[in-house]
Amino acid sequence: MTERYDPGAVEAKWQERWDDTELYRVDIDGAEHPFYNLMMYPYPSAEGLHVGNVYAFTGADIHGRFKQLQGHDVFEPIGFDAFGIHSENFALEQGIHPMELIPRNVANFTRQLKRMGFMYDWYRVVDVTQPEYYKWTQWIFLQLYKTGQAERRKAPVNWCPSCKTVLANEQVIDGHCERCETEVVQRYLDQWFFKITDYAQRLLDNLEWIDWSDSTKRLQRNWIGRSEGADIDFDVVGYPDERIRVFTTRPDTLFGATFMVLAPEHPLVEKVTAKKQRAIVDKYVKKALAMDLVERKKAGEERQKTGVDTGAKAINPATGEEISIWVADYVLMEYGWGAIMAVPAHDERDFEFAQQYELPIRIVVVPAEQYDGFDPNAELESAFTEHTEDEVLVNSGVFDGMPAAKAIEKITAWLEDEDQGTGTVNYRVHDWCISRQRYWGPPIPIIHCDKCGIVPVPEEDLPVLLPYVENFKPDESGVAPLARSEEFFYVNCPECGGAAKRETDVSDTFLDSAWYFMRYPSTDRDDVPFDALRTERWLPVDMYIGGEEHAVLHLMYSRFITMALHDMGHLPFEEPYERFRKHGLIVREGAKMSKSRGNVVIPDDYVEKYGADTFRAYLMFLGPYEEGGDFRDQGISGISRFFDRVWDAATSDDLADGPPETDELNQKLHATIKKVTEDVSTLQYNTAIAAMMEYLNATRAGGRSPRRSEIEPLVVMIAPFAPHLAEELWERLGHDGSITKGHNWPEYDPQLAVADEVDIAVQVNGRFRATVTVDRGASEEEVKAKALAEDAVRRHMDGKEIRKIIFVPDRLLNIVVG
RNA sequence: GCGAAAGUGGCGGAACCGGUAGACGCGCCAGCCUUAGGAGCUGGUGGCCAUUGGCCGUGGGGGUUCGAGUCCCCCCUUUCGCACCA
Repeated sequence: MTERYDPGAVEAKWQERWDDTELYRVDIDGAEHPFYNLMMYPYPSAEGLHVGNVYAFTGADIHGRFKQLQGHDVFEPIGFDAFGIHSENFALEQGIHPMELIPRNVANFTRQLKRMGFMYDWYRVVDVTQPEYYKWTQWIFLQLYKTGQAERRKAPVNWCPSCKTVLANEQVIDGHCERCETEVVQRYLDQWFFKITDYAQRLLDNLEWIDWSDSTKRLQRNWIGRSEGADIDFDVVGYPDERIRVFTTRPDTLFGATFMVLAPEHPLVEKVTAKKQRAIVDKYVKKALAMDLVERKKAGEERQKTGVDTGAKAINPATGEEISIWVADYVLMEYGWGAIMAVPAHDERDFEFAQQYELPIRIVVVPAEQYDGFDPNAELESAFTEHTEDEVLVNSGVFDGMPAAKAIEKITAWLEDEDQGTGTVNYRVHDWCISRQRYWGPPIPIIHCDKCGIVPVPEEDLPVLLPYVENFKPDESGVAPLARSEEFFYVNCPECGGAAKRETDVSDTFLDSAWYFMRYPSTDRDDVPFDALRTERWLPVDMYIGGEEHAVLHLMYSRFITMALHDMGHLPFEEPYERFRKHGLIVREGAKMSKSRGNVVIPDDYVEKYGADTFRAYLMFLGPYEEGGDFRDQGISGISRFFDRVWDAATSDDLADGPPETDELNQKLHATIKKVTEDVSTLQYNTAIAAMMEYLNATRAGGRSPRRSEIEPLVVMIAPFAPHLAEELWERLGHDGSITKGHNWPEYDPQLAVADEVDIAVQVNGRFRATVTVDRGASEEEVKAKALAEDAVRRHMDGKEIRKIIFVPDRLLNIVVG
């Protein structure tokens, strides 16, 4: 043995060499086997790289390196999501301007990322706060505006009366300001929306074919929240020109609709309320509207349902009965039509409300077996919500006896004939509000002119630069801080040339991240957001790896933006990420990491002590990548020892030539290559590492020294996990150049990957009794003969007659006696 | 409340299509080496009884099967989403 493995020295040497030789700089215009390997770019916090970042990036980097070793030209870029509320709040807290703070954080992140040995192409970094980037973010806004997909309308924002500022949703905790704990209220402001709801069905449909983690798809489906049902119009007594439209998923229960409920914001509330009820309804509505959204949305179990009778009546189109119209805040304006038909017998919320206010409850659906002799005056203890083929209608006129599932169709058809309703689909997704009354983001490229109205900034005038504003703290005016820069604010109208004002809101940071991956290949182009040929070559992204916390917002928004740009003819594809895999979360000693617990893993500390390679590999070893794992400080020594032993084996003085010494070892080698290739392809890094350990143990069994042919393939397989170590060993094994260049991933021979001899488990009456060794593919007779020769088998057969034999080739023989 | 996922040694975790449960690693135990070691090497390590050997064992209970960690039903626990979405 010569020299000990010194990770620090090895890693410094190779990082320098990678830099010098521009090893990971991709030939963006000429690559022949392009593979776009993407990971979710980080928000560069002041604390520096979090172990969660390292975990995410390591798993993604391993995939990229694996593809590279298999002969692809891998493009693996990185960038910084440095705009947004996080950065701004931190800047406010520290009293440092973000324009000063962010570059510092970016520099620190860059240092840390380089230290981890990721194969980033550092020549194509995206920083969303740079005008060269957000110029095109603004361009995208303009394209959406031009095609009518960006729209300005009034919407509520969270307002903290104490801090006198607009809050983002994530700053509202349980209805209170996260800073001063004052109760948050709603204010209505003009804001910009992207019409993502127009894409709801397509966003849903494409989930059928894109190759994503199932759980992520499920989250997206829930978020889109498609419901099939019907819109139904109810006539209002005394108002022949008005109808109240409701959405329901249960048109089959129409005969059971015994009252209606309007949301407090519903436009008809004021109009239809009877005189004698006016005062009490006004009071209720005012109170409801003063409550902030979060408070109001608190679950019904915590807060009893409240409401008031308007005194007005509507006509149930099925029964012709007059039913009362109520106002209650459990009905939300933003879903459906802000009004419901209440069917207390078959909806839990309506049931609760009806009980509270003693409103009539009429059963219209019962289990089929209760149909005969059903008592029309039966009472319910809770709402009965089943509605399949096995439940049938009662109290429903001509529809009596019809299965509920069928009645949904039939009653919808009847409503259509009567011009009282239509079958329809509703979605939960709302349009995307991109306005932020904040400072640290790209200005929305719009000018407000008294004469011309809303005027988009001409494309040739982009970017609209974010001005330096000394005091960037939001204030009580509800007007964004950008209004304080006169230079910025006052502008001439691009259409009439008259005096005009700029839009002072900035856009949501999710807009920055909705298209950053399109920019990477074209960071050197200032004339287009993304070069057409490069986009053709590299996009859509081949593999995207990231956290599931972005399953609905980031991933949904970037799919939407991609679709919109595709429809405008800017992109040849409509789904941005061909494959997406989520990774799990790291906990420590079974507990979530948090600053207050003081159990946060600081990557720098471990890298310093064990080296980046060992830290990387340990993170991958501690659990299935897609599920996360439990970080235990003791565990890291297992990887450390493993690498020491790989080092010793590969740098041994008596490294013999020739093929693997025994057939058995050769078989083990091929089986290991097969296992590692498959596991790395499917992100099962923990078992890939285990297989490599097992193999190394086999090559060293009995204290022997492995041969070169036994150890070289292992060095290559280790390369994605421990790139520096692999480079060093590759060089010491006598190779020129980098291990990552060329097609070095070992191939396996499927014939050799399986053993010639197999151990077959022998059971008697299903219980394991012995094992016999036979040639692969041995016949039942052969195995049986050998099995019956075993003492342990015969003993347990106890001289009884063989009833049956179950034979699974190469695996098992079960002798059933009795 | 609804939805999803998961419960396997002292610990992190393996286990193809139902076919020898506990791979790999940590820890622990014994031995070797060493002036010494929180280093390295070798061996052992699910539990219980035992002389060969045997019984029990994947949250609990039932079932299907020659055979169940794996499939079905009921229950318990944990984690994560959504949270009055009509």
